[in-house]
Amino acid sequence: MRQSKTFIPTLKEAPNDAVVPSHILMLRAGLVRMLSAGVYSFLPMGYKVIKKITEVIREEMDAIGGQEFHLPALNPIEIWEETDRVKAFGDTMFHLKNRDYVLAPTHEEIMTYHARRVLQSYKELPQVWYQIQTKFRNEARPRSGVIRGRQFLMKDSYSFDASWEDLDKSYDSHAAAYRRIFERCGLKFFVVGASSGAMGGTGSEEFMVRSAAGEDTVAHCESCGYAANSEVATSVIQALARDSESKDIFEISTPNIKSIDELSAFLSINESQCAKSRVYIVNGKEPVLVLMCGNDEVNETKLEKIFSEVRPAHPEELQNLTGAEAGSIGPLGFKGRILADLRLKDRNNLYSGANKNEYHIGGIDMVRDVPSAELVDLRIVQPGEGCPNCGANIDVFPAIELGHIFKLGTRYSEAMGARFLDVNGKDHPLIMGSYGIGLERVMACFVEQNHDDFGIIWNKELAPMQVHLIGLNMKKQEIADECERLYSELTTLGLQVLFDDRKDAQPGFKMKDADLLGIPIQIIVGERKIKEGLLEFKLRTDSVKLDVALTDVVGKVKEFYSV
RNA sequence: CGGGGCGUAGCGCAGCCCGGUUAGCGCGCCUGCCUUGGGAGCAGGAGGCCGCAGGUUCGAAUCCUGCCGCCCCGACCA
Repeated sequence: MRQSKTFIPTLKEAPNDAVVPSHILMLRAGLVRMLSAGVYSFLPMGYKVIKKITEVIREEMDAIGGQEFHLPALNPIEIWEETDRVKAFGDTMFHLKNRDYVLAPTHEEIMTYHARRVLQSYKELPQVWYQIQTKFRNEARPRSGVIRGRQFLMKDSYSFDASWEDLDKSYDSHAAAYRRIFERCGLKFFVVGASSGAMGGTGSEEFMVRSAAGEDTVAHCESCGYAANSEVATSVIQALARDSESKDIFEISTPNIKSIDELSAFLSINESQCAKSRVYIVNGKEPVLVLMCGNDEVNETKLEKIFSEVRPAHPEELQNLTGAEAGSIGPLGFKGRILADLRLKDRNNLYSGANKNEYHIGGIDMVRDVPSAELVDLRIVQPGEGCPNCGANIDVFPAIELGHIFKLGTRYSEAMGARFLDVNGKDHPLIMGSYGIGLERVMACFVEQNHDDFGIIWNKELAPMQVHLIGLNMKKQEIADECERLYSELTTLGLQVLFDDRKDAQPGFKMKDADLLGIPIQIIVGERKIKEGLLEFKLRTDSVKLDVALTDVVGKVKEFYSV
């Protein structure tokens, strides 16, 4: 491609709206432009990268027996009502105004719809069906450029098996394919145990990339590799011993004391001697009091595993249930189920709210005074706590979710009546898995991890083009001639060459552009070297310009790309 | 959806508080000359519904009201 005739609108300055590095660089390098919040157009160079990612994914999906589909994004709403997911998605699903259609945010229903019409016998199983296609989600707040969009590309696949053992195989082969895909895409990633959330199902893992722009929080152990989404992460933390002597309970006036910090300061005690109370309404009606040690935060995802639906109680509800406001609630006299975090097991001489405004109670003994408390792990893991596997210090940081794999089981096949006959002629629901990869996130995460002050540093797999041939002064005949010769030779070999043949651009301009765009190999043809029969060969990864004889450069490119 | 910020040329910004000639600056763009090893120089030029609508005023980019858009924090996130 001749750069003089290619649309690559690079920017010297970063647009004001872009904040994260990948967003800034994708705009500056002329890869993407925004159309509307969370809706992006891919320009020629950016789309080439998307196509490279697509190729990698296709190869690896085909290698595990995946069959590529292309399903419609425009779906009749009735299909989504079969699984009650119109309600589950709520406002996140786009609805059309002038017909009863929705824009698909994912495709479990549509794949299951086809499966139930086609798959009838165990002999036809397993099946792995996938597609690379546009998804629509009406995100309340799109952000970080292409990382969280309202329209995005997803590779989604679905497995249909006759047994749970076979589902494990389909799931494991996806997990392995995902590792190969992300490795080939040059990403430093890790896999975490995750919550299957509203997707339902029995098991799930996420493929994550550490990034300040991430929206998930993960706990990760450097030494043994334990990793989990903080929604489900656990940790070991030094157990707090029971005092040898239990005091009797006593009431204390605590005017204006609301938080644990204020309470521990007021009483000159350690925060871990306080039991914090939070009241939740579960399954729409039942009040549950959750007791946490000191300032420990409640992990609501863990609560949701116990009760399917959980929300904090409103202030009026608190008043009705306990007779007190949020800062003065405690377990004694609470009418309802009480859950306590494991850290409070067997503790005594604790302080908590008195269920009377401006009063707290001391001398609480969990064994003696709150015998009904169910002890469960409910904490949000904090950095520095012990890894549940090896005990080393655990790290907690933000990350971007690149891919997510789920063992769905029979949730969708049951709801939609997608059944097959086993060897005995007995019918069963298909056992399903679903597996997704966000293509834009692969691209953005790569840029997040592979850039320097000058621009993007593509690897061989994802680079929009393979070679950047730069003629420094195209008005000089000998430079133009040499560039043309090289361009023709390299393209004849089947290499993708971007040829900067612009006549007016200054050398510095061209080199800045090349570094921004980040094609792996730069071949720089300039007056200074050509007189000696040389040109410069630069790898974007190391920035070293190597003098190479005109006659040797094609060989070096062939070697680099193994062609 | 709550909180905050911003909206002036393709991009980055000034002007607004305190209303008043023809709305400026840098980069980019066009023409010509010149220049060619890290985003050159000179000269000339084009490009604005000052986000939109309404209001106040003799007069609004500037003051007031409403709306829209974008960004950030939070909530949400299959």
